[in-house]
Amino acid sequence: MSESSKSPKPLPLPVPTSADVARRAGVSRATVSYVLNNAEAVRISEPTRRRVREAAEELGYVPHAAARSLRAGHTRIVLLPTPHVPIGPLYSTFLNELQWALRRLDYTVVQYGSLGLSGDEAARAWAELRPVAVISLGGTTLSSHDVATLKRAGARAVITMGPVGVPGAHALVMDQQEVGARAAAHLVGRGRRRIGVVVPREEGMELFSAPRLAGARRVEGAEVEALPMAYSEESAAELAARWRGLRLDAVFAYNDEYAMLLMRALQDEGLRVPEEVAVIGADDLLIGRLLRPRLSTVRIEMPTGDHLASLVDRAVREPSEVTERHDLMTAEAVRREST
Amino acid sequence: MSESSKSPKPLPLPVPTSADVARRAGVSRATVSYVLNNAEAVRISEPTRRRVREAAEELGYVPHAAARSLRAGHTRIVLLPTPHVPIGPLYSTFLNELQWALRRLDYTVVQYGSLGLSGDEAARAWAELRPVAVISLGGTTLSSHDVATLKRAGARAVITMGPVGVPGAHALVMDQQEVGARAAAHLVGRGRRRIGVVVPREEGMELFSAPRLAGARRVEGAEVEALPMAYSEESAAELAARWRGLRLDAVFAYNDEYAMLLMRALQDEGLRVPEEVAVIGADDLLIGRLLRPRLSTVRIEMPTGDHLASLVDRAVREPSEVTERHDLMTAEAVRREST
DNA sequence: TTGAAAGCGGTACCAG
DNA sequence: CTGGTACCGCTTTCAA
Repeated sequence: MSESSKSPKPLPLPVPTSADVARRAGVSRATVSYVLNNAEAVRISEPTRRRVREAAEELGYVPHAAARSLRAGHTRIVLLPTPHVPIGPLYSTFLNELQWALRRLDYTVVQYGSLGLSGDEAARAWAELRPVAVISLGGTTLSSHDVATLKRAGARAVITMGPVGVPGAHALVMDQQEVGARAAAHLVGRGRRRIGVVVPREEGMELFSAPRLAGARRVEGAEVEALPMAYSEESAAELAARWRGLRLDAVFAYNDEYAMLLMRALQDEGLRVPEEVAVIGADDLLIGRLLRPRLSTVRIEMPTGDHLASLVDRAVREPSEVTERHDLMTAEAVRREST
Repeated sequence: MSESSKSPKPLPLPVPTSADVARRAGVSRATVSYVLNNAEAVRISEPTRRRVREAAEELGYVPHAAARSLRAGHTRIVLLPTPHVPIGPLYSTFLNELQWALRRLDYTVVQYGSLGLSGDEAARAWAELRPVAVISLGGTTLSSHDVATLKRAGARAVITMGPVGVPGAHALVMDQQEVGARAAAHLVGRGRRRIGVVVPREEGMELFSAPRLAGARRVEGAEVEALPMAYSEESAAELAARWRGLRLDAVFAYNDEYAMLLMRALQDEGLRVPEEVAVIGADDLLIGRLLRPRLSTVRIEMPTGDHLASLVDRAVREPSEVTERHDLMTAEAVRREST
């Protein structure tokens, strides 16, 4: 039997390469490359160009990214580690903006999950892709060792958005403390003193919740008490049931979702909002305006995707060794009816 | 000054390769490869193994994924096109499950956005990565041409989760029609006849909203009217203001978020829910239980991540040419107080 | 204007 | 048990 006979396996059909295109067009692989990349440095005759293009089209040729970047010595991959926790609409929208902006700068945005991996393993897995930049937003913290691994693998920019700066990384600080501080200050301004701060029981949120709590604590005139609570009706009801014993006159509930849950439970318990207890959330979700009373909140101004994208781009082109701190986030209390 | 003096450019430091490791350990590249991959076919002495491991550690060596897969002739990448619209918690959780399950099967999960790209461009961009499988969940539809492009680039499984089957793909049908049908049937069962169906004005949701509308239409005894509405208080208020003229006695509002928005607007307009108008949403969000009356909804049972992961795995190992239809989703109406 | 060939970083065959 | 080496697909000098 000759090589061209049917193989037993169904269709491990060969993926067309630039050599196939070259053969079909009757030119060399070099010419194929020139044509398909619109090389300026070299002039190729129009008829040849057409033949190459047609051949590529007919074969359904798509270049092999791995081979290309191997040869080039670098990629244009910007890696976004996927957060482990479900993300809210605020963050989700921001992420879309960011992707869009990066694409316009000709980067390839890749989200890479690391669910069952330890910090070190995750960093190695990311490094294998040789991303030119890594943007770690929320959920995942990068250790300075992780940052080193990534840089060694060629990452020109490592940006972290956690509450704390990481040595060696371009820290893009989202100061979550500010959120807690604004909430507490607002409550104090409304005459409240004994303030409960809801801390989610769910895993992976400490990164945000701890600074928010700390921020509330540092506000003058506020007596703060931490209140662990899970994102469920049962947990909220349980907390509400022992509310009167806590002797609090206000609560900052981590974010609007927890706030709504708790507020409802408090009302079901017969407590009047805001007379007996003021409630404030964070993130300014639309749904917060649907409850009665309308939920007061801390609105967070995210940096625009464009802004962050251009920051990345600059860092890639001119990787300065200094750790930079950028405060791109602002927070502001919005009073509605629950405080 | 020696070579170790400061170079003008900061640090375009070379990324360590397996050759560097080999040199440092005093062995060949082959040996490095054997050791680091725990090759069974070849026995390497323990001292050598140690020397190699140490050298790799000291250099912070991380293998180059592109080179590896180039040589291997295939990748273990499962590509998940990122949806263009913000995703809900339901989908978000499912996605995490799926990633986790795929990782356990030793696949590399990569989410790849395609925001500013046309369908064709997107398919090509994905194909460049040579993924072994593509799972398109919601938001993005694959044309049969896209599927062909991907298969030609070596994808052994292309799974789409849209409302319609795509030729050449393993269609994993999430029949959104069923959602609309369940909602309408529930309302008819509660004695309603003239049913409004809210259709989001936002881009990119037609893929889901159109089948949900169609599903409602096919229910016996229901007179259905489509109601375009944006996800904003203004749009909801505008719709509510002209409600009485519409002469509807019930509304299915696409999902719980739109339902809550509309229900609040209707109440503000002085309409009683459910006496004058029954309201039902979909997706069974927790927040739907916080409003009064509590929101009735259609609960959607997603397939488990494990299930889908093993489906992918089977398809990869044994790529059957037949287009399969799997109905992994079920929907069921949950009555609370708004209907 | 086009072609031949080197080489990017790994892997795996075959010798030694 | 270990080393030499061919090769994966693509880009890019250098020559013709």
